Amino acid sequence: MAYWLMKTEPEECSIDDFAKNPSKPICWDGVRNYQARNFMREMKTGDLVFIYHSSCDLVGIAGVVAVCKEAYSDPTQEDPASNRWSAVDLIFKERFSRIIPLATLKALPELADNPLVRKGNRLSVIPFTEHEWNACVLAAR
DNA sequence: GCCAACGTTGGC
DNA sequence: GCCAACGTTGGC
Repeated sequence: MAYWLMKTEPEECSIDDFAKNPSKPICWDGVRNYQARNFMREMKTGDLVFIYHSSCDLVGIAGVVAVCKEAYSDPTQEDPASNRWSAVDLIFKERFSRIIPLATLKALPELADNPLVRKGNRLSVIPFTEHEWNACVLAAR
């Protein structure tokens, strides 16, 4: 099993959108970056994913979802038959009682090498090591 | 709203 | 293949 983080603007899709319908998968589409797309294509059913809220009042990790359908052709792309872009389906796992703020994440030594905390980083799908994952989960408690 | 950093596009 | 211009991301 692998670990990931995916960014979203909570106004568009937040951890609450998962939590209010915990058995209903959400199609994660619209990714238009090749590196992010390639990571999505590596995702396996059961992989765990941090939901990260960006461009909002409280930026940080809001909770956990799981991959429940592996990569398929993004239905929102111009020509879905081209299979240029990919989507995955995600399902609710956990909503943290409080968001782990970006400042807290930046202060975690385990995350020092993670692209998430590097200035200017725009990658919206980021792989996490188990070590990095566990450090964040601890910070959420 | 500002602006730095980045990825993509397109002319050459 | 180079690189300037442009559009977008995302923290603040």
